[in-house]
Amino acid sequence: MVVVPTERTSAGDPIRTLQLLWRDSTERRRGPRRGLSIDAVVRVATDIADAEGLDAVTMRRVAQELGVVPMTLYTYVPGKAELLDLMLDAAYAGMVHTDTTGQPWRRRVTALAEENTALFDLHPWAATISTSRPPLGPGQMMKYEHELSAFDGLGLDDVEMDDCLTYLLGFVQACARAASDAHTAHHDSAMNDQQWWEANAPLLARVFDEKAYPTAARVGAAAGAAHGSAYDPDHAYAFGLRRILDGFAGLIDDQPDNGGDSTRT
Amino acid sequence: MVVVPTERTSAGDPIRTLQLLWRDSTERRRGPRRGLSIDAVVRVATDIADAEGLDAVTMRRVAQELGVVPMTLYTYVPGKAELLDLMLDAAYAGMVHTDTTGQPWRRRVTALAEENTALFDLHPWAATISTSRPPLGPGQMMKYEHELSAFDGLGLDDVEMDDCLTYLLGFVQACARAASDAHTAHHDSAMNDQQWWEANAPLLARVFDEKAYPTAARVGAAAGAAHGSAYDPDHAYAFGLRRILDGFAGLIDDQPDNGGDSTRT
DNA sequence: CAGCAACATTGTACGAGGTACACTGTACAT
DNA sequence: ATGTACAGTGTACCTCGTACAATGTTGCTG
Repeated sequence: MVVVPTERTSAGDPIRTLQLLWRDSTERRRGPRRGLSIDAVVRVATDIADAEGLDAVTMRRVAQELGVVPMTLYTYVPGKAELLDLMLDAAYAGMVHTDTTGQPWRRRVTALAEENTALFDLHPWAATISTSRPPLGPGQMMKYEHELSAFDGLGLDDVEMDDCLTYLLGFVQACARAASDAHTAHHDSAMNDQQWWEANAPLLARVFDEKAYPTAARVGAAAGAAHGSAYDPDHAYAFGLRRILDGFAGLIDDQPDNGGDSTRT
Repeated sequence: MVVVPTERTSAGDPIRTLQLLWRDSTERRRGPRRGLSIDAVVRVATDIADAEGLDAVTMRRVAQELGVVPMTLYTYVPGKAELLDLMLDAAYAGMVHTDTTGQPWRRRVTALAEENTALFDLHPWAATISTSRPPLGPGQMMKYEHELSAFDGLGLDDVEMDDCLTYLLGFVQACARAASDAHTAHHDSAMNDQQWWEANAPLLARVFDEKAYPTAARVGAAAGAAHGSAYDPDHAYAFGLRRILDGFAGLIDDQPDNGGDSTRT
């Protein structure tokens, strides 16, 4: 097994982290001039993560890329935890928010899902970071404001708006995480899905009793055949998004002045 | 930031892993008798993970608990990756599967969700393991067979059955992961949600411009007040499950002989 | 302008974790 | 009886985050 470190945000000193996120620095620097900047550190770390995954982001590696010694980074960032917070908030800040004001709610929700999918496309590592305490930075704020507003005016109360958004984002992140996992598995096992199945098939055929698991055998075969692999991220996303929209419909379309579900695809 | 290692299943030699999962050992042992057993190793590792989280499961720790030296474990298990595979499959095998044959589909699906929630309640670490290539062991097979059969006879085709199940399980796992993350965050930051907010509030008030983020401010406050915290796992689960059932309804209730959605709660 | 204090940067080093490797001893098959 | 396969052990290597102390630089204060 390969250990893929899953990091967590906001594990450092909260106040210090907030100051960093909002670049709230009191500009009274007395010592030597700084050779780098927080943004440079965050940018380089993000580039590494984008290209080689979060594992590749080590303090040593980031430092090397910047031409300094590892410990130098600690004058810019209290620790790796805060660096990840900064990376994530910067990634949020870089998202393209499409304006869907006035459009049917299904299209608005779909746009949100797509924006987040695009984020995870650009920064797959972002999906693997746990955000139970999100980085309360400017990027996160803009994102939250934008995304909530997509649910505004649909007759939902405030708590429901948050619920819907959380539910949607959880789905997109779960999809992205699965896709990212599948990609990593594929990459560092030097074995694609087909090879993996072919390697497993003979022994599996011996120990697996088709009579004991009739439904599993039938459905597993059908699903595998349908998308040439055990897991098809795109298919799971498309299926899930349709379920989500239908799931929201009961909450939204019952409301007056949302025009029914005539926008259903 | 605290690094919580997120492990991955099935990263070792697939054939060897399968043999271990199915306990497919050719019994020709010539040397000294073994002092332990695979099951003992798996059991101890699971106990540690249950009690202290997946981080606490190190080869050294497991060995110590068993009264042997770390390297001894490697005669039972090729590596840590395979140990986690075995732990996960054993956890699956230990699940209680309630028989809901003949019951309305909403109840059947709800039962599935509850069974999996119970799994993650018992073994929170299980939610944090990525299973893009699931351990193809007996526990997983039984689980898959049981869970698929809940979707059987509802008029879904084979691929749809798999889609629905994958979607449902993804949701429950995402919830459990979020809950587990929240719990870890709470635990090892020595700071509960309220303290965290109180620590952040003053600075946040200074940098956060309510006028710039009106919806975020309003909804965030409402959501926070509704469930005394930024994130309420139980609430998110309940909300999400209702959405899932409504989302499935379009797929299932349109079919004949499912009795409409009279079972809707 | 001198000198001090704050700060940036660096080198060294520790501890945790997975596991490779060589060695010792045991028990079964011949 | 003996050799071989295998269980268990001790040592050691590598990677990673980061603590600590030393060195050098800058700007503020007198």
